[in-house]
Amino acid sequence: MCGRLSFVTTKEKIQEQFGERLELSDGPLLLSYNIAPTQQAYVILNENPEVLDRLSWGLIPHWSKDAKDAAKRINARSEGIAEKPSFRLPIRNRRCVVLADSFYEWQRAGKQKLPYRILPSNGRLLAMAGIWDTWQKPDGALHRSFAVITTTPNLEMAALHDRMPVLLNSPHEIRKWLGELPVEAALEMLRPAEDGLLDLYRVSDKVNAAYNDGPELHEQLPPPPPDLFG
DNA sequence: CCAGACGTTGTT
DNA sequence: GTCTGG
DNA sequence: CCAGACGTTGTT
DNA sequence: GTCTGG
Repeated sequence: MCGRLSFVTTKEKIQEQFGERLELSDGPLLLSYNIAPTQQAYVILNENPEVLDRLSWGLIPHWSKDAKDAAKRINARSEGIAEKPSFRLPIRNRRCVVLADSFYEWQRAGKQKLPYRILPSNGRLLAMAGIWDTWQKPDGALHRSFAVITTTPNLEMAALHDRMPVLLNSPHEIRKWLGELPVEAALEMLRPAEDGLLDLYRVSDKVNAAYNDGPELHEQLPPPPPDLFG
């Protein structure tokens, strides 16, 4: 669940939703209709919440001996997150918010996998709860990476999957998530979104290949025909 | 003591 | 089937 | 998440 | 870094 994102927006929209004071880098935003694990995405770190940062998707713990397992930690289940070796320190000290205009989900129908796009029905950006860590590469350079926290689905997501990303749905929730917080209070925030906040529709299976990246990935397809053979 | 894992999803 | 790369 | 590789030797 | 298994 939540293994592919899109980030198609404007600086104006970001600052309208996350605050005029949020610092954006000079130059154009790096937009993408298809952000896959191991690629970089825009995040706000608790360590420096005044800046919109970019980190690699797939958390590599600071003690990791190599970076090959990054794609194994693209998500962190909220259940047990405070005890898992890879996540117990990040959930306490290294929380972040992952920005996206939508994410993709593949619905399994028999042996088919049909991709859907999921986005807020109010037209705003998604703010997903995440954790991050740093890892020192063999050459000494620092690699910063993140994972998206997941939980059980709300009403509309349950039609597609049994998991969904944890969403932060107000400036208050975002400030709280990025602030100093006892771990118990952080865990209490890891609940499914309220029902009715998300729209979803089927999209082209061009999204399957991570090298495809264009507006056609956001075009709406009709719902699939009923599967007569179950 | 040292060696090896450390994750999620979905499917069987 | 399982791992790596995007 | 899905797509694509999954091997060695030797040569460019 | 920390826990589990041998």
